[in-house]
Amino acid sequence: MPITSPFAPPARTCPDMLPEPLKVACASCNLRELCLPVGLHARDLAQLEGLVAKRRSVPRGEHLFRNGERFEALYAVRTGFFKTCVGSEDGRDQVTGFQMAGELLGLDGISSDHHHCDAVALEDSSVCVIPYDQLEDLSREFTVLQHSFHKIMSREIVRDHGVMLLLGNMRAEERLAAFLLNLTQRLQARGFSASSLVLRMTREEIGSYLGLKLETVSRTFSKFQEDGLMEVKQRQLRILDHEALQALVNDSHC
Amino acid sequence: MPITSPFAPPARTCPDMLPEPLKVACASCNLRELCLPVGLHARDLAQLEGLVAKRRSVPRGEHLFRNGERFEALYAVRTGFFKTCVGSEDGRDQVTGFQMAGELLGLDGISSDHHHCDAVALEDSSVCVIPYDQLEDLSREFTVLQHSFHKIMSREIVRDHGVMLLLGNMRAEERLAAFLLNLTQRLQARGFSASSLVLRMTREEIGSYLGLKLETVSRTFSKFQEDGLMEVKQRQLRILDHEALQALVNDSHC
DNA sequence: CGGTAAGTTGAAAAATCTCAATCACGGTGG
DNA sequence: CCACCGTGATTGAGATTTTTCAACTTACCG
Repeated sequence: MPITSPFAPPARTCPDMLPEPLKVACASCNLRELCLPVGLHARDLAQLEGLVAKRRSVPRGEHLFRNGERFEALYAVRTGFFKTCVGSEDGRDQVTGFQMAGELLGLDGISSDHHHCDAVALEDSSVCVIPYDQLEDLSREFTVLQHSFHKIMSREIVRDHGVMLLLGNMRAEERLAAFLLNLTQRLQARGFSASSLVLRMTREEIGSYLGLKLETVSRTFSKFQEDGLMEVKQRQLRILDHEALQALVNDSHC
Repeated sequence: MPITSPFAPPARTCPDMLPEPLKVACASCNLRELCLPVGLHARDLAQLEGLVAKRRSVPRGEHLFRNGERFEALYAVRTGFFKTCVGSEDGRDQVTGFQMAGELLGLDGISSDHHHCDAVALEDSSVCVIPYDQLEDLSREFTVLQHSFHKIMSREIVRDHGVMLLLGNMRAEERLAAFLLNLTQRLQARGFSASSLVLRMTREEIGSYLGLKLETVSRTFSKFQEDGLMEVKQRQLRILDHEALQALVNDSHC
């Protein structure tokens, strides 16, 4: 029995980088409740739609933006999947997050008017372009927008602290378990199965995010499979024992 | 020759928790350029001072706020030194940051109207209380304030990504070197020596921040001392070879 | 159908942790 | 004033986890 892909079919759009001047309709977007418009009334939404006037397609493997580039806009993922990574001068490279539909990219750029990380599409994707200066203007007018924008930034900070906890305190199995639970929870919030999924990232990218080598990630997947927690076949995943995964994250070290 | 403490004398204020209704004077505060008022003109500063009307003393070891408490205000450190830590349901505990004069505490609380971490004073400290709803009101009026607030949040995100890089990619020596360089750089920005300092936190707290056990931190300090990079005597530190520390952070893994 | 990138597995090496003993220092009370 | 106590720091030795290096398999793309 084939595992249902939350992202299948791979949504092969024509791989152009041209901005699509299509009118965005936040009001009818099914990401409304996950994205920037949370809490906005119908009349305010019309304003937001004026702001978010442009879309952009990003084919798999391409950059949405690069470290060092001038920061102009935030991006809301419409479809697809991204990773963000920071790198130091030497070759070090760290995946700082994976973003799916409804999530915002580029918040790090506000600090210095330049992006501080790379954003790369892990599958053919499209984003809504949110010019930042216009967002600031509009959020002075609409308290609700101002407030939800602040909440989104704050949520990113909270998320980052959770990752620090993971990187600082957990061992390999716990890290991978926490990662998978987070992933399935976000997929579920978007209407996908909580147990069947297709990983859009390589073992190396997972490892980079979790502070592990790719071999360790692979071994840990194998161990989870042996223990009957899940079925793993390359990037196809089926979670068999959610509770056991949860227990791994909670009960260790005690 | 005694090492000059950037924080000495320990500024023993009377250890009350009572809000001090003293008028704050951002305009004459020597943290002006590090704190929220960056970029504000004299006339706007007057407004900000209306906002930041209260101070609060936090004796060493006391909490400024706790995980789960209702979020009402941000806090700007005036004097002293704080740590923030997140903990999971089980006993796990992770220090997510150390804050010194001019730095903001509580940004994580915006996301859900509740604090997501504990803030603990590591020495007798005092903070300016910034009621959050008033900050939102005021930042709709003053574009400059709005913009610098966004920058501060974004900077926190960038900082967190840097910590992820550290936790995910670096070994013990590199982590400690990066930590010390960051610390001295921030002290220097506040007019203290870049080479002599007194650590306000225990080895365990450093270890928690860096994802290491306290023994590993201690051993690494000893190794740095043997290698002539610094003098370490309990919490008294004197950096002897800044460049070598920097090289440790940059040149490894290549 | 072949080449390449990604994934798996094993064995040995390295880093870090754990446990345990000891030392240093600041504060307290006799 | 000094001995004592408790917390924090140091150091050693052995255990554990993760990495490294290498060989091999699998899947996908043209």
